[in-house]
Amino acid sequence: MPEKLTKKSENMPRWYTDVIRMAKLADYAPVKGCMVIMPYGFSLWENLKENLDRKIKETGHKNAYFPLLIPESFLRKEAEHVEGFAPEVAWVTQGGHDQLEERLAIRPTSEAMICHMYSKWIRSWRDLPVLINQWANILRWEMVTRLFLRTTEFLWQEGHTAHATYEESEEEVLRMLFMYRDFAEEYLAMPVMVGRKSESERFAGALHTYAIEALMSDGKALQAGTSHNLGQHFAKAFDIKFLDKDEKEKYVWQTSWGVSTRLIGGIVMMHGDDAGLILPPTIAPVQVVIVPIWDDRTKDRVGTAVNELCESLTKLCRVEADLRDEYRPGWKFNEHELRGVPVRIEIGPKDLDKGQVVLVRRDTKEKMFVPRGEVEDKISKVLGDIQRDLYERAVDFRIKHTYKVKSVEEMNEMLERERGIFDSHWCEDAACEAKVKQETKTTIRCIPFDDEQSSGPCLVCKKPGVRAYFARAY
RNA sequence: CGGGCGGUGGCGCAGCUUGGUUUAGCGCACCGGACUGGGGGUCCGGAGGUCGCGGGUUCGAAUCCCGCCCGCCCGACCA
Repeated sequence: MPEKLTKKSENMPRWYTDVIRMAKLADYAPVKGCMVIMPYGFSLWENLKENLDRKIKETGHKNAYFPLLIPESFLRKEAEHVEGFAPEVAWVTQGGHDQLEERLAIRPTSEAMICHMYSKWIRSWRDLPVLINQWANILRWEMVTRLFLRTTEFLWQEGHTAHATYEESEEEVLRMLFMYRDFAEEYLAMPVMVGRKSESERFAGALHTYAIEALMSDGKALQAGTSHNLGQHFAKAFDIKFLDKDEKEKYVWQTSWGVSTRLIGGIVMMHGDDAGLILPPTIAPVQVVIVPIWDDRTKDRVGTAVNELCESLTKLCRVEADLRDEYRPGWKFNEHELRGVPVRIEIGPKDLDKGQVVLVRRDTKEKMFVPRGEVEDKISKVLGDIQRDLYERAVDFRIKHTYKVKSVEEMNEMLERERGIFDSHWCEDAACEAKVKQETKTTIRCIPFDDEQSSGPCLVCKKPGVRAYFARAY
């Protein structure tokens, strides 16, 4: 564990791993690329999950659980899908002492297994739509790994739906995409760009892929969630057919969509500062921490006041009193800042005399003196303010770091001094996309939905193209 | 998977170049005690290490050689 936190402004990659370990979100496991999500990190994940799960259910989906192991033959059914995932699949080849007749893949995603089951379950138009989500762990054999952002095993949620028509499936794909956007913005205070992925970034086996993309504070983009229209590729490969109202047998139209523990990495990078994490109040494991300032003479008075306030606030928020006697107040301040607790309340003898508490915002470090009688009202307001301000600061940052460019040369010029999103146009030819990538190391993060600036000359070949956001990415 | 760097008490490091007076040190953390307590306190005492793992060279290896594992940074592939 590093002793002192590296400054975020000086060395972001180092800061990132330091802060995660020092804040006890996660630790390295003995197997390459694997991590232990520690109680504080897991609590953050649980809060995130609880809110997202509710939104998934509100849109009509039900949770289920499919197995971890997938027979090789299933994975092979959809040609592009196999090829896309081949380099990242881990295999079980032996059970007990015996070699298996057929290798079993540890799921890199569950399309194959779920499609197999859907082919058994779906017979009639009356069985549709099928709207299922699962929370699961996933294994992908990655070359380069980073805590939360890319680990060999990770946790996620994957929705898998089947519909009678393309129109319905497309409606579902977009519904979930915008649900992700709302979730990221409202709960994680994470503004995102929304759009379609280019052909080269499309999910293996999908018709097309949409994504939410967030700009991190080092100017690199992070794909934060994806929503795929699988078309009928998997339905044909797995023989998922239904008898429609017109008495004709048809293949279903499918979607899948997911977000993962990567979101935690995004929250860390997006909001944190030199002092450590800054967690959005909605999902922070601890929203308010109360630190007593006491000595032997004042311990009783202060302790009583702290406990009384803590109990009262429990009804309003996730609050903790830090009564540890072995640490001094200054030490605690630093620790809670490192861990990103949104609000700190200090209570000492001087405050008791004045009938107040000291309240400090983590994001701005603003210190407020609040009469004891007004603390309850103030807390709710301040937590809301922090949530809103984090979001607004991130939006401002994104606006300041979005650059309109008309050519690769112009982009490279900007890249010499700035990182961010390059707002340009692209003719949708893969050759031009590859050229941009080669010369700038940026990729198309997404093609936003139609707007007034949606067409213009391609930044490479100058032929008419669609609007596209480019950035270097995680 | 290439290129670079690293792995020595829990953490961060020194020692390695030039193998042996080093009984493997230092800082922080940890344990006991005292004084303390509004931004990472002070003093006293204490415990803790098969030097990443496995081979090899040697009278002798933390130190030299080979292989492997893990991490970090930079590139090609990906949530």
